Amino acid sequence: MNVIGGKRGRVTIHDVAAAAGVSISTTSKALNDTGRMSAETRERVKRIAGEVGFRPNALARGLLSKRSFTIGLLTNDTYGRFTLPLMAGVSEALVDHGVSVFLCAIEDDPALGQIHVEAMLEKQVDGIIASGKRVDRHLPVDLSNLPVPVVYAFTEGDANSVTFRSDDAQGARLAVEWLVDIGRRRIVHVTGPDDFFSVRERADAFRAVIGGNGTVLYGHWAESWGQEAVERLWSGKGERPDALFCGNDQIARGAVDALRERGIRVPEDVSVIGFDNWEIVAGQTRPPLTSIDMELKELGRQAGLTVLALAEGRPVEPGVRKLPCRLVVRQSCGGK
Amino acid sequence: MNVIGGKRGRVTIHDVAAAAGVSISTTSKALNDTGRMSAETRERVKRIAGEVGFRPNALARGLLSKRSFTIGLLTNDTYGRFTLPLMAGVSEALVDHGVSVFLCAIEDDPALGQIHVEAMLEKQVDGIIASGKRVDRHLPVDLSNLPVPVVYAFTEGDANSVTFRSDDAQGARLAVEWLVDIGRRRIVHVTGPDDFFSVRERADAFRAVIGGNGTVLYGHWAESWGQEAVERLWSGKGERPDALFCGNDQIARGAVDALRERGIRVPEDVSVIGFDNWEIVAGQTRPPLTSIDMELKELGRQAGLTVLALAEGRPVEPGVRKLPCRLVVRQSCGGK
DNA sequence: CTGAAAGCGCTTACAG
DNA sequence: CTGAAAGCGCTTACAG
Repeated sequence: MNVIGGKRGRVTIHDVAAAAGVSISTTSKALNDTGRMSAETRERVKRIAGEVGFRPNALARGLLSKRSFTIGLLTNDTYGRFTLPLMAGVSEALVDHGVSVFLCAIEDDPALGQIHVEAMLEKQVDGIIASGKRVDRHLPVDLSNLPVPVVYAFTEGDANSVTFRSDDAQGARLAVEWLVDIGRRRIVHVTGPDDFFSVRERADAFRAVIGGNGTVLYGHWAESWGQEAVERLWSGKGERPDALFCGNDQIARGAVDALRERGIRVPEDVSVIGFDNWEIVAGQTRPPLTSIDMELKELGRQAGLTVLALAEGRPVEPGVRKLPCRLVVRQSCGGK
Repeated sequence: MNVIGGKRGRVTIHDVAAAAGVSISTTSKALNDTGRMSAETRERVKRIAGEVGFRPNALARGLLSKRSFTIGLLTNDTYGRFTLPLMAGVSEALVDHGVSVFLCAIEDDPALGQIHVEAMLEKQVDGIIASGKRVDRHLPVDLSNLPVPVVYAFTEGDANSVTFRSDDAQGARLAVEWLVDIGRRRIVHVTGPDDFFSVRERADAFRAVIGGNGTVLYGHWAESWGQEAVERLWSGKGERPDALFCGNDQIARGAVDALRERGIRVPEDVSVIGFDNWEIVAGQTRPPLTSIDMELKELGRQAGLTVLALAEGRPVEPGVRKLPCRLVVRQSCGGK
């Protein structure tokens, strides 16, 4: 049980071979469960490899196999609201396959993006996942004609590529139908800027469920907009909403706060539903927000498995894959 | 300007050598600005390498040089409040040195941690940064006796290792001195659980500045605790505080909300200061929170540069490095 | 000034 | 059943 090779001088297959008294070919085959040899030899080699702390050099392996068991996750999402759950999913799906993930945050800097892509290619990544925060924007870097497969997530991909995003229309339907189910009839949609493709898609779905005459208020992605929207809706004359479907949790939180400060009870008088299910916002709102979860981790998992498939040459259908959202019920809507 | 090697069949140094009509030795030396040859040859080789889109294989290089230009960032911080800024700093510092970063989120799962460490070592990382969210806790994985250098950030390190953390005492002093400077005299410290080493360190610093008789309320890291603390402080009889120094931005936000709802004006009647400078919380509070920034990105930068130094065999002084915090003035304290 | 050769740590036909 | 040899894509003494 003597351990060779302390700090430096890592132990190589030669050390194992010498210790086991066999050739390195045999050692390699024993360790990889390939070739044919006596079970006794195979076991002995494996045991000795363990004893001397042998760790195969992935660089050498990669040189031969043309696989580095490494992929890159490119993102321009600084805040990390999207990136971290996505990354968690990617990593979770790939760790079982021995794949490690380079995370490259490129902000919106094309030069930085270029540098990171170049570095990843030199390191022979098996594939790249390009992720963003808007499905209607490209990352600031050209990913076409790369020698490795690229999968897109929440960002606009090239023709013939595979792109993952959540199903905004279905998510919006989930929200609105929930409000309708619990008896709300005067639902207003308070959302982000209408130049976001997702915003328009959700608004369309909202109107479709409501029946065409729903009010949609476009604004920006902040609590202050949620507050302002409430002021606007409640200061005018005319009938007041009995429910707000908000474009994200921050808007919803702003709305809930503004309602409470006006003495309007949530959820008794008005139901409010958010979007994103961002724990830090949804969980701390009073009352905690019912929200729509985009299942980012699952999306990351699928994106990871997909680059892997592509890297292994398995066939993958190109196109946009919309993943279903999930309703997360807390207390801001009341209901069943 | 004809481009060899489309999708697969990457172009190697042999292709460049052939195209330039020189040996691969000469090609290598030309590209690396080593060896001696006519300036004409060197230029020509470089030009041709560019034309054929040659990208040196880092796996092959790493095999020779014993350097992979790769490091691993291990973290058990799921939320990403610490990890992402840290990662940004690490990446920013290292990208100029051609180093890419593997991000490994290990939750608190020892088995998962082991797998990730093993994978990184096989991939021959030049070093590892272990990061956590508490300086008084170990990651759930043994990082001693690794064949590569390890640097710690916000987590307890081994003896003789180098550990980065922010200077909590100095940060607390910054906060309290600011409150004193703007004329506050009855300052209460509302903070997290007292089994956190950082909490005790900040509380000690708070008392030292205040003069020994400061009130410290220990609780948990949530808005609800900030609200509860305000109820407690304002519902009793006795003199009311004119300032709250909160242990994080969430507690501060809860406190500000509770004060507003009691009709107490922030910052006119009471100043509130947070800790973390977590934009998403501090920026959305009404009024926006003055807070203490732990400079996580800078910390990441230094941690990155330090593993790099260690990986290159440069001498690094072991020990704990406390990085100074920075006061970020918004509106919740008022003042000059 | 330039190139042939050895070698980094592995795997994989191929020969025996 | 086992091993010698070639080779992945580079770099680096060394020879000429």
